[in-house]
Amino acid sequence: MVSRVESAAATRRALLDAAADLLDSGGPDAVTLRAVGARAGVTRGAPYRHFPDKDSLLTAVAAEALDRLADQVRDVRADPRVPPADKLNRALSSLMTVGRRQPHLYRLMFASPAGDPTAIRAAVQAADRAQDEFLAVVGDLVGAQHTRQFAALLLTSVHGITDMEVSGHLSADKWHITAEELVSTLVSMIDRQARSG
Amino acid sequence: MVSRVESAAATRRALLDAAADLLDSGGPDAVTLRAVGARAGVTRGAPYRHFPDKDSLLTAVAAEALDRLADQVRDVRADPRVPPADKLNRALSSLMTVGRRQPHLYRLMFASPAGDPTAIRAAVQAADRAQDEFLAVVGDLVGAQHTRQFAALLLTSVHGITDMEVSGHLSADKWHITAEELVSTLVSMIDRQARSG
DNA sequence: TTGTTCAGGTGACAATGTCATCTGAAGTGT
DNA sequence: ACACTTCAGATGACATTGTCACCTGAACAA
Repeated sequence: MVSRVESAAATRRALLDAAADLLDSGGPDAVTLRAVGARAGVTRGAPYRHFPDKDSLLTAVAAEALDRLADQVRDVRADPRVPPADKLNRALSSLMTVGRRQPHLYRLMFASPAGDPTAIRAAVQAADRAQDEFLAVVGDLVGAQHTRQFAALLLTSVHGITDMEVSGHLSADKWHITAEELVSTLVSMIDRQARSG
Repeated sequence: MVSRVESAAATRRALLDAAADLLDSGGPDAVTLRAVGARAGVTRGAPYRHFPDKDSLLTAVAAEALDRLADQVRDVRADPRVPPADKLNRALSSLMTVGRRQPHLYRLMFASPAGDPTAIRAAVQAADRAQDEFLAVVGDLVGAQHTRQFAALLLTSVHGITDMEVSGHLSADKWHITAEELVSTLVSMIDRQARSG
């Protein structure tokens, strides 16, 4: 902790964690640079030594979350204890779980990345990797023929289900159906389609 | 225009239009109360005579957009010139078109409504009505049995497709498929499912 | 030991949301 | 016709925020 680069790296990490924590607990409005700095043990101006501006900091938070998601999906795919038939559901669940446990972070992950071009590139790459992992999971299940088509449909649909549930637009009163039921309906439809077509 | 209530109503309308215009052209950051006031021909403080706070103004903008969407879907459903087989696609298209032509407005429509409880209620009601119109369109096509299930799946999925396209997360390079193709794949899958099951 | 680099602190500034207060004209009662 | 009330909008003010220029002290290199 005496080294300057170590100390700087620790501060950067603390800033990212502080921003993510504040986002989770208080929503986007709670994420002020002053609050982030205070929670990270530094003052207002310090974040500017590590990020060009606020948007870039938030985009970096999103990129890390997308990277964690990609890791989770990769782990599910590689885990031999998970039955192959469960892998897709598990992968989709890890996406929905982010939405439910960290709704504000979820919105950030699927927003258009903003800020510094470097930060944007990192977020796009992380999102790309997450999508690739999903693609691989789907590829393990269906023939190479329609892998992309089915994977894209699954990913976009489950995102839509999650997003509307998170924002409260998926009223249980009206639809009489849960997000889980929607996902499993979709999966079984695609499954049937993949076998027949 | 001499009457006081008429003048006030005109100002309120101008404020809503100004906020929507600014949102379209410059994104959420461009929507400041000062800019809204200026575009509506009044000054900073005037909006507070018509809306409790900024969030309520934005929520009112979202509510109006949701109402327009509901109207469009209702019109498609009622229009005898539209072949029944096209009605669902037309209804879904009207949703996707909002996303493409007014991405910032689209995000606002599907965000959690904020601000004054009255404004929130209006937005929730408008969203409810839009969903009911979609439900009716789907109900015209499939038996009453799984109407809700299919309608919910269509609505959430098409929202997810639109949202990811709008935010740039649906890379054509990676997926080799357009949003339209995804929607038509989904519709034909549901169609097949409805006939068989 | 001396000079350099750089993480972080500090003061300042413009923009913004919000409110209290003021003003003038539209509306109302007599 | 006149005085009184109401209220849309203007104005001044304030706290908060993102951002930057500048300063400081300690970790490094020479």
